Amino acid sequence: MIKAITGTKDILPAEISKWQYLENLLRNIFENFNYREIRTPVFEETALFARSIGEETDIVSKEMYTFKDRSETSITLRPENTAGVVRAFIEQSLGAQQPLNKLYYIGAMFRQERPQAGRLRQFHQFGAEALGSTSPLLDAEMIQIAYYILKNLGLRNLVVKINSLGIPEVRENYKNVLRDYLKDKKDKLSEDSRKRFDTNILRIFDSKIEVDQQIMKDAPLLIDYLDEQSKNDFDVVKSYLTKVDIPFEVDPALVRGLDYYTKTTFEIVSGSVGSQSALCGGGRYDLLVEELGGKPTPGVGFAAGMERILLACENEKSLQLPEDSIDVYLVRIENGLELDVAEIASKLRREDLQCDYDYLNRSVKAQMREANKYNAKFVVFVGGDEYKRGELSVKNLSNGDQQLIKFDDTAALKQLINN
RNA sequence: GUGAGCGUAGCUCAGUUGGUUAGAGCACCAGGUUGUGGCCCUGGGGGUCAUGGGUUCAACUCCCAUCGCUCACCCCA
Repeated sequence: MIKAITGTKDILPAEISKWQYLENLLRNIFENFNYREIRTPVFEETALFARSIGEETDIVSKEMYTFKDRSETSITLRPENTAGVVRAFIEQSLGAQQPLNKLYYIGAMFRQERPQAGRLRQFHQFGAEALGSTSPLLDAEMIQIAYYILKNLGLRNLVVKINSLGIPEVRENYKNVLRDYLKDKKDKLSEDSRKRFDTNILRIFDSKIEVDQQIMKDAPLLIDYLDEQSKNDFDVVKSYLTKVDIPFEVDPALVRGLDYYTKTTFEIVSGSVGSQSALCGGGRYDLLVEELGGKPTPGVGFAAGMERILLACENEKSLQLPEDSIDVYLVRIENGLELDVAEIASKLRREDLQCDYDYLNRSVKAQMREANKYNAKFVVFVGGDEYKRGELSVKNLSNGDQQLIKFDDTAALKQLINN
């Protein structure tokens, strides 16, 4: 038997309604904030990701689905969507048409990691990018949008974490400070962290290993070395969040794993989903557009993992989805009327009624059971004496009431059903 | 890439210290008198016990390998 690739999942009809619910909800909120949807290709030239996300990051160095196509071009399935959106922004000159572009997206992303709870190889993210302004109001707006979406899904167990990484000069300067601090303690660090000392020293803060945490506890913090502008912007972000009643924690150890971030970074974590607790993450990337060859354009954005969010909803039982149902199920009560049933069904469907009937030649009892299974509001019986008289029996399945209507009177039927 | 746990019907799981035709609930199908559902009752279909090897008179049960799944580490959404 051929099975789905490891780390991929079928989303079956039985669970599709929560996906659709989530998608409708987030579209609605994005539109309230005046974001427009953008759809970019699921694969791009490999160099795009290498240059934007960073050659040394885990994503690029070991998690990408990369292959050569028939013309020997190196292709990569997108591991995230900021790079693609920025590429499209530059290529399509979106910045020339208006100074600020507020964009959102929904789609599948791909990373080749070992699957676990809340982690798949093909997974889905929605997210937003605002390109063209350095205003910290947009940084805060990103957090607000993400937070609203999660709150509107009924999630409770949330923590918003924010930090600022400052401008690159500040960060470089701070790295030296950190290097000085760690110089004589380096030997005591874990092996991984010793490696990070050279590759990405900021990430030693992320370490969950006891000895590392002990050492980092007293380390100097980037946040104390911020330049004036970054500091002011960060203050604005905090004030805004306070004004709109979004609780947050400043987490100086929040160093995101993608190279392009500057200034504000944030993450929203849930206590309801197991070990992979980040439901969403994002931040500002004022240099990325330029690095990818566009005119210098500041940007800020976030991405959220849909599987993780739905997992949190599941665990908190926070979604109350309406039961699936259809308006009408047609029951054929004598043989030979198959085409008549089909004809009535197509009339009702044209009248915008959800309608179905039996295709398996089943007994009346079985058809009734089917109607019940589909949670049909009404059953229309086709056949018998009343049919010969040009009438149909219509039964309300919730209360059992039954009445006759004229065969051609779909308006009356519709009225009956909609009441 | 590393580690741990688990693979018996479509699903959730029973299956005695290895012992003869492998079970239950749910789901599915049919019926419970002429043309009417949900609840209930009766019956039915469906399993190479993940795969391959080994031990044994005998393996779903013990051993090994492979594959798959799950969770965790790393990192991230």
